Amino acid sequence: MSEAGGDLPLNEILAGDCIEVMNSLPAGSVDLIFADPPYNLQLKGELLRPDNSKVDAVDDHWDQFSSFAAYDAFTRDWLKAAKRLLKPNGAIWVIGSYHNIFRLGAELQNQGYWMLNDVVWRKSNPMPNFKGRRLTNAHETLIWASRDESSKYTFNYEALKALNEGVQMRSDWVLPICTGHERLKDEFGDKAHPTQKPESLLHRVLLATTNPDDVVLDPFFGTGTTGAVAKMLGRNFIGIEREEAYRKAAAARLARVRKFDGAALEVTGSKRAEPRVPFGQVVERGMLRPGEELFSSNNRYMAKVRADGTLVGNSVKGSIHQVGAALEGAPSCNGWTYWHFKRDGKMVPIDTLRQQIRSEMDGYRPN
Amino acid sequence: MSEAGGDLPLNEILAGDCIEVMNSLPAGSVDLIFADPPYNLQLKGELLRPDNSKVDAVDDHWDQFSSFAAYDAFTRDWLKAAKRLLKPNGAIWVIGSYHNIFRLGAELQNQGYWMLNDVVWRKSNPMPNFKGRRLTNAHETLIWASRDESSKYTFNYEALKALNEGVQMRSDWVLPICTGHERLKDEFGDKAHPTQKPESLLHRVLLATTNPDDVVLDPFFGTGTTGAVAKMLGRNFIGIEREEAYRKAAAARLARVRKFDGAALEVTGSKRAEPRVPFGQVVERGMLRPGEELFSSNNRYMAKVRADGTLVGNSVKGSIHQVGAALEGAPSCNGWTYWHFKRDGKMVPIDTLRQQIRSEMDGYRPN
DNA sequence: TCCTCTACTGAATCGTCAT
DNA sequence: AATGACGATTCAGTAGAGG
Repeated sequence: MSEAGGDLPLNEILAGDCIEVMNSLPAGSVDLIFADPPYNLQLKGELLRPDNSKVDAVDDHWDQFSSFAAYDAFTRDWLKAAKRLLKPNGAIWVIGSYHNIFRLGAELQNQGYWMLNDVVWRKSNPMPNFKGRRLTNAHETLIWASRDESSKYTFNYEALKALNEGVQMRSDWVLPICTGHERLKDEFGDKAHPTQKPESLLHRVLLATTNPDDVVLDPFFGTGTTGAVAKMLGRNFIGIEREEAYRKAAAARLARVRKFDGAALEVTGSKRAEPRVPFGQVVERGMLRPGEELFSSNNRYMAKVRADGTLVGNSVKGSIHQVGAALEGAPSCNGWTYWHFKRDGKMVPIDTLRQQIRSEMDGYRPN
Repeated sequence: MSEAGGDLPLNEILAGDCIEVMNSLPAGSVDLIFADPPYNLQLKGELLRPDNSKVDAVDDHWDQFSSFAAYDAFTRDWLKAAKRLLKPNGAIWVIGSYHNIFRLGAELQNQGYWMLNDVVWRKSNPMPNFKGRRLTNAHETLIWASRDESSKYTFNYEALKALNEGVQMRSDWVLPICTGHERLKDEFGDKAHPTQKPESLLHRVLLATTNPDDVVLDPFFGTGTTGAVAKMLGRNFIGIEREEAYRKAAAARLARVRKFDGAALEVTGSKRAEPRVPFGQVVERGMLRPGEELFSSNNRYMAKVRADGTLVGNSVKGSIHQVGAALEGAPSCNGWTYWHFKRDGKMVPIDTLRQQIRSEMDGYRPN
């Protein structure tokens, strides 16, 4: 794999140090990164930069907290490599606990990632605090950030709203920890990985912020929850994992996973994605006649349709949006839902005419 | 007040910059610090609700910082002054959002404060995300840390357990935001402070981590929620506030507050509501797979599960309730009892899956 | 008194495309 | 790069008016 380009190894688990491997992949090629980095502060001395130089954990300012300096250097390096890999509209998720999440978040901001939300995974079945000296540590924190402030990140708002029974999804998610048959075991019956994440968490992350066929990279692949859910949901994954035992467990797991049926992967779509229909087409097609009267949703205003698809009402002329906004004294107005015509004595929004045109458009399938 | 010592000004609001004032107070004299520093929100344009009304944003001068570096320097200075003031067994709480909490947390660690918990304040009534571009920002984060790793901090474990109806208190707290009569108004009827915290939050903090007659300092006193609750609970407070308008509002408020009768009982939460379980969680958790078939209770209709927790059957798409209602031609339908899945040849209502999720939500408290 | 309906509000990094 | 046009988008709760 050359530094400048080359094909992306899709749906594979790559062996090695995640920083080196990431730097060997082509820049700007990944849609989403999900990262569950280690927060073990005992890494001192083991941390190597991509060029194999040792991270110098000690300097004057940091001498008593050298492990933080080492962890920060490690964080800086892998986040930098991750940013290089992301497409301009790409995004990243990181997950952590209070031991490391503040350092991760600060470094994300320092590198110019743009924070979109911090999300709390509220565990329905956390381990209790046995000694009664603190609160039960019942959550972990995720950060969702786009590559840059200007990134047009993917967010399947409608699908998440549907997942939450019609109410906007919040930044706190209640999900159980990974137990039972979902938890991978090694040959001795012990857990194969100490911090295996539940598939439900990745399901929500990937459903929310990727589209089918997107490329999802996980630089700390572990036993492959990200890859497993990506495969189920019809996304491509790239896993990077240093430990052979984890790679083996993940590979066996992935071989068992099946992609969901195609129709089931379709998700409630966004209106923003639907094709634009100029109001003029409604007039051209004779669905409304020039001179016909339209009424505002609050029934306070009337306007007449003109032959070129503009309206005139109260001496205001312009598009359906402009006239609505002017009459209401509002900065903007969605004319499609604001204006109504009369049919059989009932007020019908002109948006139904747009729907009719869209359904007749060749090849267009709403979901 | 001399630099080296002198008496502590108890139950007063001190005017001035919090760093200067803190440095004028005797070292090692405070049991607990609660700090609600500026969040550095970095808001750009104005934001309109779907009804075109304007959101009253936090654009106050005290929340403006020129850069992350400027904010970090400010954070470093006040946290250093705070640490000097704490008794050896003292502790600190800070509260923030994703804009600033990661920088606060990292600096706390850098200065050798010892993190005990991060606590999530889950707002029961947050402001929605009006544009549908992100998740509802429904929480804020608090960090609880002792002065040093060796501090013997105060933690009233049993009191918090009692407050939580006999179950160990978790790190996520559901509390409403400050509205209604509790929200202080100025002479024009507008809110006196843009970010007034609810008394319930401070009640829990002070009950958990202070004893009666302790000294609680709030370097960003605002309209004095910390002082009001400290007074109610029989703790001493020291407030520091730069803005005269806030000091005046706080002083008037404190004059109205009465200390609780010693025998007064804690008001724990109101009645427990059954937690709402979105059908999407059933899918996320793998209890039903996308593509799986559901059957109506009368066995006349079939529908398939989609990845976002909606159903599709007979070309109708929507929630379990919507599709049930549409197929039956009924105005409404309880999808939980209407839809069934097949298990071992038997038809099982999906409501059994909801019951299972609810039973796993051990420790759930609506407030 | 009780219910319904309307108006308003809260720490918010809140759009996208063509010209 | 800046501008204008299109047109998509909200939840829980309080307060007060009116019936």
